Amino acid sequence: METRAQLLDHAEAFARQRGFDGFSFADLAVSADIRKASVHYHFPAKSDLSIALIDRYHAVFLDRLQSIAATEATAATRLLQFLNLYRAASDGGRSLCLCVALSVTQTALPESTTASLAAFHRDVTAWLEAVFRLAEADGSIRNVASPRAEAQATMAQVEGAQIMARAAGSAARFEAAIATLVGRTV
Amino acid sequence: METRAQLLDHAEAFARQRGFDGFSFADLAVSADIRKASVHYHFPAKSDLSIALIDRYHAVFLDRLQSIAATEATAATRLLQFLNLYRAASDGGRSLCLCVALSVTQTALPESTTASLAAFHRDVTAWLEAVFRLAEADGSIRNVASPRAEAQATMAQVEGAQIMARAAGSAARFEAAIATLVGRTV
DNA sequence: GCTCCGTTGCCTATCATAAGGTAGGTAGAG
DNA sequence: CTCTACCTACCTTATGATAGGCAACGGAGC
Repeated sequence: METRAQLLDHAEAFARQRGFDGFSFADLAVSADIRKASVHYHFPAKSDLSIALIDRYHAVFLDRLQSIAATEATAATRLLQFLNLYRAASDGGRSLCLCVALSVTQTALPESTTASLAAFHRDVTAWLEAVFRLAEADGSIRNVASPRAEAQATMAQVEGAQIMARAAGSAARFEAAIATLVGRTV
Repeated sequence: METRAQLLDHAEAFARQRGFDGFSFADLAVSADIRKASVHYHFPAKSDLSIALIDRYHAVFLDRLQSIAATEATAATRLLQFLNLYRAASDGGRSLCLCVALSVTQTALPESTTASLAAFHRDVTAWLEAVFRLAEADGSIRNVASPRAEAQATMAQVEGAQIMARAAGSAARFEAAIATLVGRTV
């Protein structure tokens, strides 16, 4: 019960830092101080791991988004909190959103994982679209033309910002890449 | 001479579709109809391959940017041509910019590769910054606040758009994610 | 023109290690 | 006495990499 969650934690960290092909069952075993066969007990195949990984990530992330919507009243503060989530995920260029990392490896993953990847983007983009719709009403974000288009653009921008921060190995690069978004909040 | 370029072609395609860990020397050998040891003749270690790959990509990409600047007179048309480059690289979600793909794997690559990755982003962003500075003069792109910030944001947006197109497996997603950019051109 | 010799580009064969995965067993808890 | 969560031991295949050989080409010297 607890070991499984721990394995997922380690696997997530590995995948986000090195990519899904960048770690092995042996790596996982070492980091959890367990034998390789025991890792296979929890996740028979690596594809099972990929599915569990993304499902948990998806659920946790959506929870956080809901909690932001429940706490923050304006579109601007919701957007800033959203950026905080991606800033934290970037970890100064050391890490990436799991979905960004898995997208690259995609072809090696089972069908259901790629479907989950698409679902994650769909759900997060939908949440963002609601934020931009709220912005049209409360005016806390400047120049909102189409909430739908803004949501897709924002999603792309924060994921790209993670890539850039990683390439440069610096948190500053992430900030620079999202500055235009921050600058639009009132 | 020719085989080497061919190997680079195949390796680039593999890396951009499956990630750098997603193909082996054996895969390369098969696709070039050559023996595995012969691939090692051209690229002793996989790290040599990664370096050759990114150096070539960097050079070719910069050439294309220069050619755009030489051909297109306005900031708007330069930006649209730039987007064309990334649209083509995305290939309907089947592929990614090499640098995006390598950024994920980064930790497993030699130091010099990560430096090249940063250099690529620096050069492309600098080119974009010049485009947005031109836009301030010719007015062909709306609402340009800071050329520097716009360049970094645009870079992130197109790279993120590739990730989204890939996750969704659709070219439409790429278009949706860059629509806000296209919409700003006059 | 012909031999000599190095270089190029490929080959076969081989290796050590790492990878994903399986078989079968065992200690402890309920 | 069964189920959970782990173990040891093992297997197969893939992977990155090396050693050593061989045919073809090309220039240098006679």
